[in-house]
Amino acid sequence: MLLTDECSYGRRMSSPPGSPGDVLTLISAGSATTRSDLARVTGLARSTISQRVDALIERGLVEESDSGESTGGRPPRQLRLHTDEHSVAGVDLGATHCRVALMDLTGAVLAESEEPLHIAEGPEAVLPQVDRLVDQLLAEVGRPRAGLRSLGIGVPGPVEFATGRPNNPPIMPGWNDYPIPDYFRGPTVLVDNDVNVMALGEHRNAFAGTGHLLFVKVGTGIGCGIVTEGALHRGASGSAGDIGHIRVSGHEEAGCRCGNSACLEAVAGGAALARRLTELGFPAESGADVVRLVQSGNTQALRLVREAGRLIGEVLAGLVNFFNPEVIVIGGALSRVHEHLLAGIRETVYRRSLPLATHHLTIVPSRTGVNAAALGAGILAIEHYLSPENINRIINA
Amino acid sequence: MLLTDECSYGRRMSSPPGSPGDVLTLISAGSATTRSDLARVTGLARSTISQRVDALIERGLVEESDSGESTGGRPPRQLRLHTDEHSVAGVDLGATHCRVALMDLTGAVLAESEEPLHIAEGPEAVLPQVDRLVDQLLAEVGRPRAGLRSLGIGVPGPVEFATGRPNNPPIMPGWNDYPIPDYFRGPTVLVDNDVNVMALGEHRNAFAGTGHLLFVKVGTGIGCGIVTEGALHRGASGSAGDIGHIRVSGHEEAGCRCGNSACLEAVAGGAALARRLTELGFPAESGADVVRLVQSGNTQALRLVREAGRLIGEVLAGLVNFFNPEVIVIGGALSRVHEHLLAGIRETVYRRSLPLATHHLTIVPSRTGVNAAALGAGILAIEHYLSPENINRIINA
DNA sequence: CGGACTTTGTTCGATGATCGACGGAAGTCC
DNA sequence: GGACTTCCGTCGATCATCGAACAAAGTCCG
Repeated sequence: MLLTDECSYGRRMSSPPGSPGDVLTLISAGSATTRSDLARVTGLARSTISQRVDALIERGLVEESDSGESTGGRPPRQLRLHTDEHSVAGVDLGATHCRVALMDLTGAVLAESEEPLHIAEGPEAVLPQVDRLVDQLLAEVGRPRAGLRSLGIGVPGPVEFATGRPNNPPIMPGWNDYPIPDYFRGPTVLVDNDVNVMALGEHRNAFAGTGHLLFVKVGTGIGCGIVTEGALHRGASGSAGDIGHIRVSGHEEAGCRCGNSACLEAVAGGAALARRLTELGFPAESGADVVRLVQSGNTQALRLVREAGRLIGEVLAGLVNFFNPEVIVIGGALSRVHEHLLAGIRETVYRRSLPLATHHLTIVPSRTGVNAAALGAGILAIEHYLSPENINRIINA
Repeated sequence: MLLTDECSYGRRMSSPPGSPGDVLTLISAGSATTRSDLARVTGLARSTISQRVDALIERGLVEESDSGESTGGRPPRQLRLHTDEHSVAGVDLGATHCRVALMDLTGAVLAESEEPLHIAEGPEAVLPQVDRLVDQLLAEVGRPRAGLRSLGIGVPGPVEFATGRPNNPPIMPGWNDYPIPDYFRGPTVLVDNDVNVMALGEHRNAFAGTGHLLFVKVGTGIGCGIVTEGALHRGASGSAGDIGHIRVSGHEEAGCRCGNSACLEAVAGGAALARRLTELGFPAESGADVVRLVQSGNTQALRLVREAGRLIGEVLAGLVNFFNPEVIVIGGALSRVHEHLLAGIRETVYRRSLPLATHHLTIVPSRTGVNAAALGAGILAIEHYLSPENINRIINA
């Protein structure tokens, strides 16, 4: 038999979009903000919609706001997410910092804060700090801990998303296979790679209509988050997007911490640029120092950044041919000097990729800024909590 | 507002799998072959399932076969797709050939045939030949044209899948923007790139449980089909998978027909290998000649194929880091000498990719053979016709 | 060999979800 | 201020689904 059991891929179960969860999705997405809108969009009877909405209001998930504009008759009552009693938090765990954003279910940031820490001290030391930060933010805005529905965490290393366990993370000693969600009692905890959540945040925040997007983070290292059909692509073992160790031509001398040579990261990452600037007599330790040198007008730094852009562009040119994205977003510490970085990237991509693939391609700097990861982690949490399945579960409970 | 209208991505409408289309999907996939199975799997009442199945039988989509094994009680009546009255055809259009496979809805090949043609003569000349071949096959097995439900066509160039129009195909003069589906009256026509349908065929045929798969076709040129979450990834402009023009290091001298140099295809494609063998004094015109030389024990040809494998492996190593597939399948004309090609590919991929990405990666030769494209095109057609949405439409009509 | 038991599949009344018609509410337009 | 439009809740009718009961078709065992 050709069409075997597991082959039901690609043929999703059909569904007339009708359940309470679907209704809430439409409300939260803004696709339909009134009862009659919902009836039109879903095709359900107005009476049915009223009943669904009532259930959502009763559970405290939806609220009515003031009436909207009349179009010649009775003005419709606007519906929106009831945000007061639900909070989520997005956590951006870096090598030496932790940034937390407390958000409501619309994705609006209620409060945020950042604190230095050392992730290398291990989960037993770090996670209590995260927990405390979240509690501080909740206290700051006067919301109860019980209202925290979900927690999204971005960590600087590969993660098995389904279980929330880091998978041999190079810069997170002590975290391998540690079940991060188990530490937090109460809210559902989702853990993903930091670049993935940045990609998600950027997509939802600035490129929501885009089907296929790549988010490239150029910091100490170089990584990439992949959004396909609006969802994150994590790959077979959760390591997708690790473009920092793709080989670039003409740099065989550059050894990389991964054991190979000529890795993109080893020649165009922030650490590599800092090292080369130091060799040239301009002391620099990190990507931030490189940015500072560029901003102070150092021509060597500028040249190196532009050359790094070309090298990144060479790798991206191949990925554009392969993946055919609609948008590439450049983020990370070095994107602060994005004019120079982007110039090199664009130059190479448009020269080395196929015309068909670049025809509708745009390459832009990140619009989300320093809290992209925390925001993206929060969005991961929100979308989990507001997923139709989860809402239906809540309604039927 | 953060979560904008188009943001409903990634939150699919929820669905208790229950419609007649879903039931048929389960039957065709073999997930449930009896009424009680269906009740267990879907969670619906046995009476409801009986009603659904009756409707499907009445429409001629399902039939009962002889009873199955008893497990201590009344033996269940086996259900299966009613194949007699439905046919689909898969068409593999190449540069100089056309191969058609007539299939039933289970994917079983009823008849197939191949004929030389020149795609460069344009659609007005080629499509009548395709039509005639399909009719011949139908006559051969004694099935009426009216039973032909859907037609899948793989063409050697980029296609806008939604409309079935080729998009500036390099080797298909006269086909640009030609609406192929309009030519055929009656069956639904789906047109896709040939490598895409090969990837689909290989996935459904041999790797149905695999989530993320790459199919690499090494023939005159080099292309790649991408299967993600069981579905084809076509990219923003339908050109995804075009890896033949990714740059490889150390071959700046090799000019490519695309206008760039050092393209993978220009150094490792069948045409390039044939040219270099000719230069070495072993006349060869195509990939087939290269294969013949290798099989006859020519050491130069063998060396070149292995070296080509290394170059392909260099590109694939990057794509493995980026995409993190579970399986890479090597097909195309040159895969007939896959021992040598695979040796080079494996060697390079496992050396240049990250351990986490290669840990569960397998690289294998195609199991499907020469009619992979026709088979895959047929599967494309079948899955369209059997999609729950389409079946529900048929039932409700 | 025959009755107890098991599993399958159908029939049919009960149930519950959804619909559509109706009417009241709340605005605009002339 | 009345006609009109649109919005929204109510309520009986309708339709899909369910579950119990029953018939069918086998196994198991004394």
